[in-house]
Amino acid sequence: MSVTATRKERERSAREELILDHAQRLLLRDGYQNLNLDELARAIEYSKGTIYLHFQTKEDLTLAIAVRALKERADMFERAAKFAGRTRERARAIGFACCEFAVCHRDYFNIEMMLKSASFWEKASEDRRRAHNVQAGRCFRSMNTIVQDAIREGDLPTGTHSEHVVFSLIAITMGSHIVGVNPDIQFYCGIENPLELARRNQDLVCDGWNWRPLLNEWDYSATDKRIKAEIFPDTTLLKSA
Amino acid sequence: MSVTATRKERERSAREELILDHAQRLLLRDGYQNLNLDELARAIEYSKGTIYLHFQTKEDLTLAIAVRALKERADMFERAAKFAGRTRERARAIGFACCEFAVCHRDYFNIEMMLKSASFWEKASEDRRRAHNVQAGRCFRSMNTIVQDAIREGDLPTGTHSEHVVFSLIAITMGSHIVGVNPDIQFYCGIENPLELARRNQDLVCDGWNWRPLLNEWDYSATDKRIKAEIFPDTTLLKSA
DNA sequence: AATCAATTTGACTCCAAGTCAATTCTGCGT
DNA sequence: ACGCAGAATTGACTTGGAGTCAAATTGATT
Repeated sequence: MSVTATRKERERSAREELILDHAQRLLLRDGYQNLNLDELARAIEYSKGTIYLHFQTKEDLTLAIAVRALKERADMFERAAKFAGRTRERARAIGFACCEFAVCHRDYFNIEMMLKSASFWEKASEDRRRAHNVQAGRCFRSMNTIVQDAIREGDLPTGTHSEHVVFSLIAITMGSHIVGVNPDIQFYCGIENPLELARRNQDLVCDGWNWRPLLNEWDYSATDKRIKAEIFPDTTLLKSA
Repeated sequence: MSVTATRKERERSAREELILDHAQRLLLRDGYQNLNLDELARAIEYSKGTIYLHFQTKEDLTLAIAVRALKERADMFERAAKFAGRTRERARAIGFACCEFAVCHRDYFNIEMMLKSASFWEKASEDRRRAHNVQAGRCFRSMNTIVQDAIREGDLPTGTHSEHVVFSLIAITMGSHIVGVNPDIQFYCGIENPLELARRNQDLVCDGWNWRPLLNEWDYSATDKRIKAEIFPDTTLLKSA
């Protein structure tokens, strides 16, 4: 009885993953507007009704995709936060994680953008919203802890508000990713590798906050090599690191 | 005949403005998904068919709203760029314009976000897309010219790529606006006034680029007062300026 | 007043999200 | 092995809104 129950549960979450896998693929290919649940049903070889046994609405499904990616992101952040080194080096490891994540989930920021619109958010289920908040909180805390350490250890000026530092880093990172993908801007600004610029912008902001050691006071290319080797050994991207 | 023709033309564009006014209102109230063209038709007291005489699709209509706002933005940028002062002061005037604009068009960045999704962009008309590019180009050039002046005049280090500076400023500004509106982040980061932070972040980036005079080398609050008085005399917002 | 072109309309088509009565499956008792 | 009850699954159906187009209306011209 309880044996059967747990097996059922496992099968259920396996199917949920299957749905999410295909939905993510179609979403990346067609965008949210053109994501067709009849087609999704055909792809997963279950009926449309079954999809609705897992997700309240199309918005709920989309949010679920975002949550799954965000969880992965939070995992990477927490791994990166463990990097042994000075506070700014640890922050750099998270910046690295963020770019690594952006490469694996090229569509993530677009989905995240849609969550801004209220009508979207309110059509998702309560549970799913809470799950999103949990993962977002983990990401925030990973970074905030490092900034607080930096203030305590004197790498950032006393009296600095840690949350403001985190805010500016989130803003420059989000902004770089979103703007960097825009073909117009790529043309106007002559951009080839948006990710590289995202990381350089993070350096700008850190220098702006006077986060020691500044860019020209430390050999961060050595740090990058260590991050790559110790935290993300199986990465082939970001050749500069 | 030609008299009639121009009158017709005027009436036509007056009606287009009417449609855009109401569409913008409904868009702000309900979001794109819930924007209903039957309701819009009722609001403007014309039939739905008439709307489609002006706009190819719902996406085209939405893009038209964005273009109209963007044109206003470009106008403000060009006005701000004329500010008499050192290069960084002029850049600051544009930052000011940007915040001013964000206040008047709280929904603009959300619309702009939707343009990122390819499916949206390709459903708008060719003409409308071109119009958007024109206005975006004006905004870019306003800023880029100032940065080039700064490099020439030695306020920015020689060898700095002006487009990279512009990119970072666009990124931090967009990012700040988007992230600052997010209730989660507001909660986590303890944010009351997102606009103030957006401007502070712009300062961080400028300092990061070593744009002279740095924040602590100049009395920018005096600059702010002048900008307010000379460029935006009819503004009541941004009390700190 | 009659005619014709231009403009405007709203009933209609079509597509896709979401529902739910009917069907199929599954595990258990006899 | 068989049959039954309830759980799981289905896909035809409803609904709502974007986009269309034949018909109605308007307005200019003779």
